[in-house]
Amino acid sequence: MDIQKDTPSKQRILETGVAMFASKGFDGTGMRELAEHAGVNLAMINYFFGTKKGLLKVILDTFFSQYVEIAEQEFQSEGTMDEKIQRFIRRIIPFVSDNQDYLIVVLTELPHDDPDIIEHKLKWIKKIISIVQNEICEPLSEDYGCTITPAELGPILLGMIAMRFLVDPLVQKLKSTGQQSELNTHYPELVSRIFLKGIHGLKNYSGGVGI
Amino acid sequence: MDIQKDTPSKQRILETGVAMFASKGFDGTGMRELAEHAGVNLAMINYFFGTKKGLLKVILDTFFSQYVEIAEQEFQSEGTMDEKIQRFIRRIIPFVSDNQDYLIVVLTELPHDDPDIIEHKLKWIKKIISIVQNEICEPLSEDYGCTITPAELGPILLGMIAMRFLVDPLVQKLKSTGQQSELNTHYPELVSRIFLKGIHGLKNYSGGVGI
DNA sequence: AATCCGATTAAACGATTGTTTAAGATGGTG
DNA sequence: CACCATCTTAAACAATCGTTTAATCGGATT
Repeated sequence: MDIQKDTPSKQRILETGVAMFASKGFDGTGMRELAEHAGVNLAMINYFFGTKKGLLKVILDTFFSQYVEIAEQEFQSEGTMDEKIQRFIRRIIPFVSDNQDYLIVVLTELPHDDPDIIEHKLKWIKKIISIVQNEICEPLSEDYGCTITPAELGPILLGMIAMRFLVDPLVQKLKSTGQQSELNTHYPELVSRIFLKGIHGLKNYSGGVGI
Repeated sequence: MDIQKDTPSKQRILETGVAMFASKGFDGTGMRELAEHAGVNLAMINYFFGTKKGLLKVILDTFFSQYVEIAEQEFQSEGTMDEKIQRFIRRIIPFVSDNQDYLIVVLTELPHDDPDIIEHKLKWIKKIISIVQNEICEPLSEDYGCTITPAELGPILLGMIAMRFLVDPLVQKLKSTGQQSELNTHYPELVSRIFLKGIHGLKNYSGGVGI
């Protein structure tokens, strides 16, 4: 049984907001338009979220908190660095895939410089960079003696994981059928193998399991 | 000597538009605000570009055409696949770095579904996917027998190259000094080594040359 | 039955949106 | 000088923006 914490209207506003912000952009989505699609009165958005930006903050926090929790769980688990990275990628890609609209909103709003929202974003970025530093950069430095900053390696890993879903709305329009090629097991393996061993580590790779 | 093809006003509108769209978003930037920053009259934007969307189309085409040209040049050159990939990354990262605002506008507008602009974006996406298919996926298939679609591998490579610059405006706010760590030679080597050989191929990596 | 509180509504607020219009400045060409 | 195309301007257009207000609804509590 699900815990029905929020009002149905509030949930519908949130869900519809994520969907519309992803496809039309935050500033490109009008509140009347959003209210109509969500089936609620215009004033309800301000009633529940105070401000249009308030709704955006909730969206950002919702996505980032889950993202960071998955990262912390998998990197604080047992095993070698490779195993941790592989487990993280195996969990984060299905999560990102299930929350594609959240990801699109987060990534498209990332570079914008609204002072109110920058603080929110910085809080999470710091945490993610810290994890990359401790769990990947430092082990890499000890083993291989190469110094890479987490501000370099973090976006590389994030880009491998996430860019597909940012491009996906366009790629979908290229394919006649709206299929998605069984992303659940195949794609995470591809990403983790390339990140760990490069495309030359793909020998005998067929989308199967194992590394 | 530079060829002064466009009116100074038109160029200022374009440059200011890219800068403001990157930091405030396309829909978040008002035309009066843009005209004021560019030091031109409001009506000049419509005079030169017809429409606000017309200005965006020029920005997208300007970036994509240069991006595709670099890709075609480097992948149609002599050498092994590894050498081509390395040369491409070595050229595309400085280009993206020099045109960071263009990249941010392109990436943040990618997922949005404005019908007028989708056609423009699809035209370029097709071409890029085609290059990845012919130059990376097919050689990889012949050598290693692994079948990877360019719609998978393309975004992975693009993400490794570009995500850094999408996150950069936030990362800059973390660093007290506005430095950028000599991106010219060091970062392209990092990206190409990870893409080809993974992070385990970084042994003895110190930001130097060679692979 | 009376009270109370969160949810919902219609209406209006002032401000700003992108675009168009018509007039005027500008500089080279006949 | 007159002409023309290009560039520039101020003003106005209707439409939409995000937000606020005050009134009302519905159900649970006292």
